[in-house]
Amino acid sequence: MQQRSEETQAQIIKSAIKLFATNGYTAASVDMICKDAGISKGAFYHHFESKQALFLALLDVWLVTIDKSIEASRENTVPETFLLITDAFPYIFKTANEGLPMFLEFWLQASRDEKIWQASITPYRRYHKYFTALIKKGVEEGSFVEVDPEVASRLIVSTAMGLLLQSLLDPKGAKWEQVARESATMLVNSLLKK
Amino acid sequence: MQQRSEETQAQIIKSAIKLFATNGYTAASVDMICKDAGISKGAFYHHFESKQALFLALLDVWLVTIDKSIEASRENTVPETFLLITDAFPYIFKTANEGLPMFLEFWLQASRDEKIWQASITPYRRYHKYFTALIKKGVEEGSFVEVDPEVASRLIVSTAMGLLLQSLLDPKGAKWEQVARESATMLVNSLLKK
DNA sequence: TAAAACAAACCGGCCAGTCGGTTTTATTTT
DNA sequence: AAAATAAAACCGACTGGCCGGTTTGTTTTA
Repeated sequence: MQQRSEETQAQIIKSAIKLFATNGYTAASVDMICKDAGISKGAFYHHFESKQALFLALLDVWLVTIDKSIEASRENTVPETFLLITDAFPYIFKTANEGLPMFLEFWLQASRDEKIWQASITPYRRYHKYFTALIKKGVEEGSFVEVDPEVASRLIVSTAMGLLLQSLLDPKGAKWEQVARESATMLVNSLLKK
Repeated sequence: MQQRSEETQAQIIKSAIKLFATNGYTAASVDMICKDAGISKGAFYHHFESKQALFLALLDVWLVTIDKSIEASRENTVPETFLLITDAFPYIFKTANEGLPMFLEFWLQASRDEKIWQASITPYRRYHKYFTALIKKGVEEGSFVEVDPEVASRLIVSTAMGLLLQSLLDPKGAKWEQVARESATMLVNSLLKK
């Protein structure tokens, strides 16, 4: 009464991530997801109230993943944290092709759907605050030059997002991993006190 | 035999931009576009072969606009060009809310549709080359420090895109115009030779 | 054996695209 | 200048198919 249920739910989520990313939220139909997951519509609507509810659940999965990786780097000093992020680039770019279209999908839906927007914007602002605090700490520690932490945070997040998006659009257009690493170096160099 | 035809076509494009941006490519139906444009479906399919063909035509309009603004800044020196772009920020952010969702839509469709991808990637690579050449010139002129123009170009484009996207998601979350200006200053400062 | 989990047929509505017919416009003929 | 013709522009009802969601009935599991 539990095991099978959990497996089914996990399978639905797995298929949904795949199909939303491939076809987009609108184009990926519930029928498609059911077929891919190897279950019936009855099972689907037993686990999720609606297509939108499934989408929101996916957002939750995504956010939990991010929270975990942030939690994992809490113990380090500020420059160490940035170094850790840089080191994670190969992994990030390897998984970007799967996760990123889904992320873009969240974005687009959020800009149109009030409910999804609310669910997206709260954690987004939380991450921004965390990053801002991190940079502020770095400035106070004396390892960073005197920058506006607010602005620097937006700048870094923007760059990361932009690089990922460009790599999504044109995966073979550049050695993205290397570009990202060098970009990060340039950015950090302009932040670090010499 | 011409005037009315042109007006109709222009009206279709105008409505399409509006509705694709608001509702997305899939959700914006041909019926909706026809109704908004005040024409019939027959007229629509007289002017455009398919929904996708209309989308491609929209992409063309967008690209022509970009080409024009690039052409307009051809005469200047490299630092001047960057300054010009910075000066354009208020205008860019003002128009971003209309144009940006449409841009995102292009992106998403391009990552899924081979034909649309082909139509997007060619001009994209052209812009990248232009920007790279610009920075290279700046380095050779001696106004920029010795950076890899390829990387710097990606970095700048990434930042611009990331900022615009963030402003799209959370328009009231920050003073984006100011953030963009300060980010640009930070970036250019790390590029300019002192 | 009762509740949870699932299957499958089913529904109203909307979708992109078609098609036969009508109106508008430009050109040619008278 | 008017009439005739041809072609482009347009209309809107219609189609087949798919969509999200419901319902009804069956299997699985605690």
